[in-house]
Amino acid sequence: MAYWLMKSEPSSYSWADLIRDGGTMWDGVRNNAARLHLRAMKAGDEALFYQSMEDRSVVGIMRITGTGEPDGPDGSWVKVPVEPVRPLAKPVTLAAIKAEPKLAKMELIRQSRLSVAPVREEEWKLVLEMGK
DNA sequence: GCCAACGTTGGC
DNA sequence: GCCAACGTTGGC
Repeated sequence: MAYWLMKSEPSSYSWADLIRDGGTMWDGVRNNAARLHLRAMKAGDEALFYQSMEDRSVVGIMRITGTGEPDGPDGSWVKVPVEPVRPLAKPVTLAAIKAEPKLAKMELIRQSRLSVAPVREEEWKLVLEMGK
């Protein structure tokens, strides 16, 4: 079981939208590194939901409910089905993540433009702890 | 095959 | 609104 972080601009699709829908197909990702990660996902993996731009916070936890499917006009991109697990009691801001030395190696920090990134188990646990 | 130009993302 | 980082495109 693997851990991930997936970004969305709340003005485009927010945590509230995900709760309202009860789950969604995470599609529209057009970046090769992100595609490789989407392809590596398996049902049961969990992902942090990060709201970029105006929020800049991790706000909840999602579960991957299936494997990647073809996306885009020629089917060469990848989409995965996700469902919400639970919100964090308090959002973990980007500023808080940057202020924590143990999280300095997170892909979120290292490559800020990557919209789908792996999360190490230690990082996962720490972010959840910070969100209590 | 290199690299400049351009477009997009996303933090500040 | 600005700009850095990164990806892509296209001329040569």
